[in-house]
This record gives sequence, C-alpha cells and structure tokens, in this order.
Amino acid sequence: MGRIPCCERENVKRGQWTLEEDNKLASYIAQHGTRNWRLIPKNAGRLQRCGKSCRLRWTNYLRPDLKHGEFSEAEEQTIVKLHAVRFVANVIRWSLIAGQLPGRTDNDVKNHWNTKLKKKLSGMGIDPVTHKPFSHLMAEIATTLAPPQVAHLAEAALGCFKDEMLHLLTKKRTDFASAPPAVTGNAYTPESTGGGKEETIEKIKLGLSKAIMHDPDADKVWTMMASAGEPSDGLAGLEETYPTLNEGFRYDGPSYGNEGEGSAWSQSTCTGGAAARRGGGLHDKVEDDNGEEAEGGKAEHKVSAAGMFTSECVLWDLPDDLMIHPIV
DNA sequence: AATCGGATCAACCGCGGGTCG
DNA sequence: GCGACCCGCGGTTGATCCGAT
Repeated sequence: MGRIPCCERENVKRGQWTLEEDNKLASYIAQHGTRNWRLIPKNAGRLQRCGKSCRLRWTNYLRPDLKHGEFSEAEEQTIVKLHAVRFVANVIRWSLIAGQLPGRTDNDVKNHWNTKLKKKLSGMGIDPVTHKPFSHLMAEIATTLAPPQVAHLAEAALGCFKDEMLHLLTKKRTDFASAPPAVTGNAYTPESTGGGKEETIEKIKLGLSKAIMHDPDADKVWTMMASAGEPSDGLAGLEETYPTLNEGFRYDGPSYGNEGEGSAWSQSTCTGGAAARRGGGLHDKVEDDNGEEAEGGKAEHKVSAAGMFTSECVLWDLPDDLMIHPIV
C-alpha cells in the first residue's frame, strides 16, 4: 500500500522561505504552539507550504532558542566525540548529538560534519567514518588479504596518499592522472612527474619519496606534517585516536588543511602520521587490548611495515612476477 | 571583469516508528 | 491486531556564495 502524500503538491510552494512566510509561521506558532503540523499551513494565514516544510523551517531556523553562526571549537569537539561513540554503537543519531549542543539542530550538526569536520579529520590522517588513523585501517585491511593483494593495495594506497598530501600541503590541485609513479613504482622523483612543476611541489614530492623510502633525512618532512610522538602499537581504538575521549576531547596544536582558522586541533593525537613515518604507514604488528600480539589470521598476512617500505622495498617473499620493483 | 568550480547550508525526500481509533 | 495518519530522522539535492583563475 502506498503512502499518501503529506500535502497536495500542486498547491504547495517550494524553495526558499520569504520574510512574510517566516513571520506568518512564527506568529502562529507563538500563539498556538506546534501541534498538528498538517493544519498549521492552513491556519497560519494560508501559507502555501506543506506541514512538513513548516516544521522544518521552524525547527531548523525560526525557533527562538536557536544559535546561528559559527560552531565553536568546543562544539566541534563534542560532535566528533559523540560521532565516534555513536559509530561504535553502530548508529549515528544526529538528533542525539545535537541534543548535547544547545541551540544547534540536527541539520546544523549534520551539515557541519559533512562540510567541515570530515575534511578536518581526514586532513589529520583520521578516517572520519571509523575514527581510526588511516594507517591502522590499512593494517586491518591488510590482515584480511592475501599477500599479493596487499602488495597491490599498498601500492595504490601509497599513491593516493602522496597525491592527497601534496594537495593538502600545496593547496593546489594535483593531476592524479599524470602521476604514474604512484601505482607503477615506489620511487617518486621529480623527473618522473614529467617536469615543469613548481620547485616547491618538487621539493615536497622528493621529501615524501624519501620518507616513504625510509630515509632518515626524510623525518624532516614528516616533522613538518605531524609533530607526533612515537605511536603505540596495536589497533587504534577510539581512545587511541582521541586519548581524552572520556574526559573532554581536545586537540592541541596547529590545524591541518584549515590554515588561518587558528584551530587548536592538531595531529599530535593521531598516530597515523607517526606510524607512517616509522614504517611507511603500516604498523609492525597487531596487538589485542592486553597489549599482546595477536595473530590476526595467517602469519604470512601479518604486515611488516619495516619490510614493506625499506630502501629495498621488500614487500613479501613473493614470486618475482608479483613484485613491484622500485625505481631507484 | 568574467567565468568557473568548490564550499556551504537551507530545504526536500522518503522511510520508519509511534500513536490513535 | 490492523490500518491510517503524524512526526521525526538521515540522506540528498540544489541554490547561492565566494575565492581562484
């Protein structure tokens, strides 16, 4: 059985609300409250809107207790914290998150998450969906794949990572299609990009390439990107990503990908950068909650970061045709 | 100055749960 | 218990803004 529409579509106006409409709706609700949205358009001075649209306009914009304008840092931290918790609970309820932020609506929170916070977290090396460092996600995925697949995955991911990082650092759009070394080889040299690029970009590329090749000098590059401490081993839980999860979560330090905002967010709490710095993005072993090394499937699936991206680029003891040899 | 593309946010859509007769 | 209806939610769309080229 099909559901009947909430209103007659032909007689209903859509799109932006006018000041006059706002006034009609607000004054009606001030007098009569918000019972029975279906009747409100008729009663509120013949509004050519459906009840649903009226409810949305009221709850998201006209309500007098609403807070308009920029989200504060504390609000952002609350959203991220609660989003992480809700993700673990396998249910994202924007209304519940918004309930913790007086004056904010679920639509506000949802929009802010989708347009700002997701990018912010990504820029910090944290997956906004799982709230785990990208490097740890890669390791988790790697443990489920056969070695040949992991090798290809690592190559592809590494290429994507380099391009994304270049984009973040230079604020210039990189040409993904013209970066063949990302997939076809491990070394990423200025010459291999076709030449003619700006000097700054070339320096960054070279630095990234060095870092990936585990060159000690390349630590400078990573220090520039993330002044992180030594990462702890083990799969990243939320406590690891957000160490102050239970006490009021906070990032301290510069922001990434949001220059000029004076944000107190930083990558210092994210082990992703450091993990990558240490061993090319994948940690050495997987530990369980007790700090003991977990097997995580077949032994040969275990990811050895040191082995993956050393200067020899030994990925696994693979048949030669499956190996991807570095460009040296 | 014009154009383009990305970012933002208000509004819409469809679904599912709750309530009532 | 069932159907009709209402409400609220999350996901998505589209208009507008704004900065870069």
